[in-house]
Amino acid sequence: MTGEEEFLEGYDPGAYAPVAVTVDVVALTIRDGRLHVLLVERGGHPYAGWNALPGGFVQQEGLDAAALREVGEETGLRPGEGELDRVHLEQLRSYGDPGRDPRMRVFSVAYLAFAPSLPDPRAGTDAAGAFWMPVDEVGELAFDHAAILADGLDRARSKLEYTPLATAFVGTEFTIAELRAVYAAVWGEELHPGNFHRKALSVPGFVESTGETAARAGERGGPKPKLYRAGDARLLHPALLRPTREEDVR
Amino acid sequence: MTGEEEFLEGYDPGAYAPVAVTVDVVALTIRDGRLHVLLVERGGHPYAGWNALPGGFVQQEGLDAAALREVGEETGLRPGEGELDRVHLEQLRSYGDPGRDPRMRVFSVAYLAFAPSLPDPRAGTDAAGAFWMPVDEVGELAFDHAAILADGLDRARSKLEYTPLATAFVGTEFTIAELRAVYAAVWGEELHPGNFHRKALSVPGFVESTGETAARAGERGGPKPKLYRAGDARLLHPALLRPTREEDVR
DNA sequence: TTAATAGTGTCTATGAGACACTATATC
DNA sequence: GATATAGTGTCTCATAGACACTATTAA
Repeated sequence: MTGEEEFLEGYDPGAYAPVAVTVDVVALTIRDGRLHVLLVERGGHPYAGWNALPGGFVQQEGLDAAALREVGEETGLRPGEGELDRVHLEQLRSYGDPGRDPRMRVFSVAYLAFAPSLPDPRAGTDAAGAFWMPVDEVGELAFDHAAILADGLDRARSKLEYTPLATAFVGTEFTIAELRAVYAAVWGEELHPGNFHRKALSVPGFVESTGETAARAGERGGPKPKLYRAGDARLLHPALLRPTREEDVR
Repeated sequence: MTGEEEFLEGYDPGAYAPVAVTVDVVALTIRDGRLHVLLVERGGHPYAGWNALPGGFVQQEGLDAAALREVGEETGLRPGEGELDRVHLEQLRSYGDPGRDPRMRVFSVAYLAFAPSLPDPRAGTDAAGAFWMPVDEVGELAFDHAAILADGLDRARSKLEYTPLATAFVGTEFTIAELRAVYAAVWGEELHPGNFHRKALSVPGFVESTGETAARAGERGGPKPKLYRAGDARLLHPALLRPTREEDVR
């Protein structure tokens, strides 16, 4: 008998233990060449004073909408203001172990967000409690959020391989070196500049030239780099694979 | 303010509209060289008489456990009997649009299951209402289950590329031709026998030889094929990519 | 002037895919 | 014997990665 069929035999809302559904967001961005995640400090028990992923109840809205609302609330961005519209959001996975929240049964639908570099969440707003932290400095998190973050990082690293989502971390116009810095920050390893350059330009639809050149070169010299914008590809073919470590495979 | 923090200010279960959480399973298998999905016929309203994915309420258990329980109930298999243990289960994604169930807010965590060829669900058991149907004959489904099935098929096709999960569709010992038939059924296209054979053997940890040879060749002749079992790889490197269609990329 | 970077050229090893071929089995 | 299959050999083309090199810019 399916759950839906059970409804037909007279569903009594009070007959079941109450459950809640929340969304939690692993929002990633790159600042100063390092991968950061958006966190909030919890005010109350349990886990008072701990850091946690931003999240909240799903209201009368879809899951995607709830996740976007959470990102907006915690970053201080508003829909339609441009920057929030550039945030890439996708569902990560759901977590529902009994006991993951000590108070009641809470199911969390986790989302993964890729954002271009954003200002600090504004003081004096709802977002005042949120902040960006380098992912390699994140210690313990409330609830099972450390596991959610780890899953989000895995997904992000993998997504850079076969989708053009690295472009979600940079501005609308960017240099190949900026794009390479995204890969380096997310993967945690340097990439060969020459080979990366050729590869990025050779994958159809990954980037397209703006015809423009940056006004200045880097701080330590070099030619002025050309500017590109994101292309129309949804998948990278051939993929931009990271060096495979044997231990990942077995 | 996060959902968890709101709890602290005095959570009143009756203050929120009741929500339910179910699991729905896209269980796939291969019969007679064709990809099949496990369906149930709904007995009651809404969608009475429609086909639906098997699923039900999450009880006092984790999400994975709930999904495994549903698969067991609808296939008639029991934990520990062997066949159910060979079923590969992974979370697909969650669905929570308001209105996806006309009666109340229902969040569904969908799972994807890969099963070796199984007997028809046993008559006279809970599983009597379930049946395997070729995926290309599935018409409309109840609720948003058609979209869930489509997402599951996408995931399955993609998973065959970079994981050894094709081995979850065959017996513990199998021939390379059987493995190739899995790819052909899931991807919906024939593969070059010679190239597939060499590729399957060359990917480290994909398959390992049993040293045995099948007792009989195929019905239409040929040498007796060697038998293999699944290897210890969790990822295929290099991946076994399907031919790319340009329209998938843009 | 120094030093770093953008961008390109080239070489090699690897893998995908097309095609061909032999040996072996069933009907 | 006719025919299909298992398994292997070989050739070509595309790609990843190593390395080298030139031109250009900031400090």
